[in-house]
Amino acid sequence: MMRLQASEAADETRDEIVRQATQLFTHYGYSKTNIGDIALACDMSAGNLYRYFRNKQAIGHAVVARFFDEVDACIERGMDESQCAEARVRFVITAAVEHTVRELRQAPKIVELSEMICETEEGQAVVGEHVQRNLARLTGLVREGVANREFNVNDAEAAARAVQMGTKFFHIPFALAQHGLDRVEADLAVTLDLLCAGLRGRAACQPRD
Amino acid sequence: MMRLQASEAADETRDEIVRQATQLFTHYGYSKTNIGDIALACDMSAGNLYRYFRNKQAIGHAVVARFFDEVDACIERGMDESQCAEARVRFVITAAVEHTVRELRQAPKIVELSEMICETEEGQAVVGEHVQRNLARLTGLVREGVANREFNVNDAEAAARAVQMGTKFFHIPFALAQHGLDRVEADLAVTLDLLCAGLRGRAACQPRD
DNA sequence: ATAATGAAAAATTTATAAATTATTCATTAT
DNA sequence: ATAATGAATAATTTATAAATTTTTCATTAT
Repeated sequence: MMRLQASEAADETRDEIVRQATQLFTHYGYSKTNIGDIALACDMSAGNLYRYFRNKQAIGHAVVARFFDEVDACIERGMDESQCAEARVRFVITAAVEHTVRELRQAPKIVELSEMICETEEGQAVVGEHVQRNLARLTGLVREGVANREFNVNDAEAAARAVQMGTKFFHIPFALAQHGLDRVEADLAVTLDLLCAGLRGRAACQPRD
Repeated sequence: MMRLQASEAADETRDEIVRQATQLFTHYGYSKTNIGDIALACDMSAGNLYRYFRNKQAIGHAVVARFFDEVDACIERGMDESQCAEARVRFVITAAVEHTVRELRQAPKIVELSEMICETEEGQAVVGEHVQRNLARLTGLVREGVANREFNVNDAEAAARAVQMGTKFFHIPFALAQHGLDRVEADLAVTLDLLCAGLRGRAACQPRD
């Protein structure tokens, strides 16, 4: 198998492929979109796609990675450094979930893509990286909150992980769709209320016996 | 279609069917177990099963309902009324999750059953009832905690819902299996640490602007 | 060199027939 | 009456062939 292209121009082409694939996946679904369709939309032959992606799944992974990058960018953009740590923790989670919910509303077919992702090793790696980045961000925020006495937790990293686990349900497209998209925002709000109360509280994340 | 049997003896037969079906489903999986197998295990004809259950799915629903009943019984049995509300909240969640994890370890095939459940209206009703019962129990515990000044939340029902949503991830068999059963217990513990800290904290579940 | 093609091979999906399984029901037994 | 059967029918699954799609690669173009 030939090694993938790595030049400037190749990166541009790769981007275009991901853009076109995103359109087709959201419109027709992952399985109903074939390599030929993507190639056609990109004005190239099917074979040429393999100079940029190892296979069809890899395109799916790139589409999802791009979605995660958008969520991250949206969070970076919207993050208001002047706000208290709690507001920013809430924003980080809420923005990501709302982004996903919006996506699910206007393109329910992406559930299929997210299921493919779960089934592949590399797909899980893509998700894993995003989760990791998110945890790092949360940990930073919790540390800040602890530093300025807004939060009161012993182990900032554990508390951040707790926030992440306590909202993990809201990051699973399949679960959201089943729960009912309309209930998501309210349920996330009460959950964040309690988690944030925990971050502020005195005895949170004390070592257990 | 004939109406289902409703006598004493019929209930006994129904129980036996559910018991045998549970064995077969956990051993061979829901799809690989056929009505004939269940009937054979019960020493009756396939046709006769339909006097006790509307169809195969209904047997699956009953198996899951029974599992939930076991979890509930286990919780009732293990619940120590002398303990503080927090310990009991933790126990309610932890016992249920551990029950599920144990089940998943010794019978990974039940994931298939839980997926069938999600796909059927009646299956979701079975889950919904269990979730409802659980919420009621949590709400009662939170109220008790509030009453004896152990917890400090405005809206006990909202706080209970937050505990439920914040641990919902840990109740989804598919999600648990993917997350890795070995990580579940530790991750649930930190999550409960933070949620319980929230229950104890001063400003939890205040009305938002 | 890098980019792209199009035809060939491999893998997957769809269509269809055959076989199995789920479900109903007329009949028999208790 | 209630319980159960087993044969008949309906629905589903499996097996197989045909068609499509994915992937590779030798070749051409820039």
